[in-house]
Amino acid sequence: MQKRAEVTREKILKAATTLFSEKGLNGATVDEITRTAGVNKQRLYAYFDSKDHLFESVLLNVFENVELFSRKTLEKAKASPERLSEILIEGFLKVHATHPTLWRLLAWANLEGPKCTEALNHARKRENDELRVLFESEVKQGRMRLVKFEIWLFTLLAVTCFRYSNHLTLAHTLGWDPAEQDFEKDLVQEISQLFSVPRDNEPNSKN
Amino acid sequence: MQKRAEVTREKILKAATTLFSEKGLNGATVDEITRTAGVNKQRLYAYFDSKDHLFESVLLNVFENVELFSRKTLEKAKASPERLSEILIEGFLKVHATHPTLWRLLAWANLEGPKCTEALNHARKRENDELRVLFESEVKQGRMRLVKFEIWLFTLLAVTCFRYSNHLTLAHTLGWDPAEQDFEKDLVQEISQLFSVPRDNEPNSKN
Amino acid sequence: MQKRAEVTREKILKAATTLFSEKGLNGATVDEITRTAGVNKQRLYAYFDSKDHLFESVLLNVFENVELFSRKTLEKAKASPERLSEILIEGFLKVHATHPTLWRLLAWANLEGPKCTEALNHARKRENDELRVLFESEVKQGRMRLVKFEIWLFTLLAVTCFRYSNHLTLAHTLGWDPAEQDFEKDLVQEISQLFSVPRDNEPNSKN
Amino acid sequence: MQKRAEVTREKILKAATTLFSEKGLNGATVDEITRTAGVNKQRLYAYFDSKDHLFESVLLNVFENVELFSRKTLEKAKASPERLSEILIEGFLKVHATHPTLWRLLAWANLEGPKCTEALNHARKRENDELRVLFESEVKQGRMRLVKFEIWLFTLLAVTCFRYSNHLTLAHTLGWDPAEQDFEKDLVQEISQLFSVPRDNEPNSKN
DNA sequence: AATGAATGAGCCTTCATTCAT
DNA sequence: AATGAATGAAGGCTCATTCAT
Repeated sequence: MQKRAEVTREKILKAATTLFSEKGLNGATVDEITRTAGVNKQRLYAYFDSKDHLFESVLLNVFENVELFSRKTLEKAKASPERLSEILIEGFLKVHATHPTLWRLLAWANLEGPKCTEALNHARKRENDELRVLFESEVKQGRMRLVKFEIWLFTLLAVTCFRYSNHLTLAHTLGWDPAEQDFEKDLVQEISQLFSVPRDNEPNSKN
Repeated sequence: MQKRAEVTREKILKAATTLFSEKGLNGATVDEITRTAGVNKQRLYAYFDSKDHLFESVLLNVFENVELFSRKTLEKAKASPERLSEILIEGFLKVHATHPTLWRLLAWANLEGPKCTEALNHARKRENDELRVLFESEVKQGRMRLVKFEIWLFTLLAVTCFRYSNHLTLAHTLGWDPAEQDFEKDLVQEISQLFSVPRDNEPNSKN
Repeated sequence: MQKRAEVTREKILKAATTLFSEKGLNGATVDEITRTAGVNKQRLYAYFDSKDHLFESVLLNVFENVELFSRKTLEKAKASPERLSEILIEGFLKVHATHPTLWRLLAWANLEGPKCTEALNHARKRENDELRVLFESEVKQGRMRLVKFEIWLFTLLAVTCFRYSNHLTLAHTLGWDPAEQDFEKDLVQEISQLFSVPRDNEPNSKN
Repeated sequence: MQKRAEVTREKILKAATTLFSEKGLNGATVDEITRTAGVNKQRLYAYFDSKDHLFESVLLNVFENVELFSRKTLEKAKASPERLSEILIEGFLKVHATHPTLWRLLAWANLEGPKCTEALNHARKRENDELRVLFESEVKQGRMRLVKFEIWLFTLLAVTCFRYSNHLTLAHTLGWDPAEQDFEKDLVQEISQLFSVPRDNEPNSKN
């Protein structure tokens, strides 16, 4: 592939990421994507075969680039293992803040069903092995509660993603908008606290 | 409104709920909705003005009918307050299992943005006041950890909804499909455990 | 179906007949057909499902309306059975002259293959039973040569249709344009003569 | 032109012949032709200027290569002149069987009109002069009926081509599929018989 | 109240052709 | 000579919506 083509391909992928994230597979149109990318419509089909396939490509691309478990976060966690949960939650929240397309693409993908997500299965996985080691060491040392690794990770992923993905409806159900600064702070503190083994000075453990 | 009209309206609403849930605002078509409802297309416009407005109506309708905090669950919680978290998680999971349209509609609505969700604000209500009382009583009695009510509720809502809404992508990230029977059981147990004050016989507290 | 709809449907069918005949299934466009018909494009799909199906409908319609073996021709043949072949050839030629879309549609259909023609199988057939009786009576009376009915009919259909369908290439191969007046006259005379039993005064039978 | 170029040109011509025959001028695409030929698309334009012109070239090429009146057939006819018609019909049928693209290309060309066929005029030739001599000798000797050469040739061309070109629609009109083995045999026998002067032992001539 | 008929804008996709390497 | 990249104009089909009965 010539360099010119590579540039064009990239332009399409970028525009598609934005627009699919914003409007979904159905809502984003091929015309709009190519117009935004500033390329000829036909190029989309030359490089991605179909709109559906482009959506899959966007998904794969975002998954590869987003680095949910970034090196930086892992380093930080190794340095202060006693703050493992806290660091991870903060890391996930930051990923969502930095990549506002992520939760939306995830949501669209889950809604559109296996048609769109099975491409992910062929992609990388188990990037969290390193994390598991850290986690289990903490548990063994009695600094964290005895919880299954997957449940722990699931919970952290859930609360951080949910904060974004259900922002609008939560404000109503909860009576407190998760987008507010305070909410996020409390979330980090209290959730990470949950997984730690309570020390004697924790208020409730006195009673 | 005549009774005949009421029946027709209801038929449309029902079909729309199913189809919007399945395919979203964009994916479901007016033709399909009315065809499924067995009703003339024009009736949709007579009763709901537009497709967008019908979507809002579906949302409101589901929110009113779903009973996230059902009387039955509340009664159960009152009867066994020490199992408050557990009962609630089980209740939420059951709601999702019984109303498979719920998480999808929530997801579509959050994605489509305020355009679709502001109608919910007019329906706002504090159906969780009763729950708050229960919760705070437990905390005060030292049976639950000192966590903000909203964070607690948010977490329960998050994990139960997330289990469904991100089912497809989670299986990949987590290496464990949340749809499996075991996962759900563990989820209920371990999450509710988190919020309880650890007793002496809890494994990790021994160390 | 309301009368208004019937009119619209008819307009589409008429325009489609002309344009499919002229340019074929691929060459005629939906836009052009509906523009020519002066109707909304969507109506085509409402009444004919798809372009392909419209083509089939056109074919069926033409076959039903064309009357290859018209009553008039049959009456004439009954009145002068000794001129059976001649009358039939003239009849076929006239059909082609009157329905210039016929041979073209037949040609397109045969080229497009079974996809387009199998609809014909469900249509009428064996309208030629009456003709067979006439033919066999002539043969039995020794006024016509002993030829299989199907071969006879096939030949008449072939020469009359071929004259039109291969007009352009024949002029080149034959060195005589079949569209010329004289050619057609000779064709009628000589072909019909072929099937008749030669009488003594026929030139060649003298030798 | 370099040898390499000649090879490329030939590959295009071959692929185009197959595909134009199969799908016609409109149905075959430049992309498919070049892909089938294993050649870059631009080469087509370098050697044939346009799709239309390529179609013409295919037509001319087929006409030149097909040898409707092959030397072998002519030799055979000279050897057994009393079987002239029979040999010719068999020859034509064999040509169609051997060159299945022929009748289709002829049909497309006639349908597309002079635009495509006028190139043939420049290639005009009288390859049938030799045949005319044979024919007229037979007539003069009283072994064949007194028919115009062109009408005779036209009939033979018509029935043999029509058998293929209207195969699909004929099966329906005739109630006998011309593709069947028996039909073809009868066709050869009976048509050639028609042109011969009936002998005394022919059934019908007895009456 | 209910329904069939109609509309115009827009959707995804593909085409024949030309440009740049 | 050969190829990959690019283009703009359709092409078939569907949509949300309105009109007429």
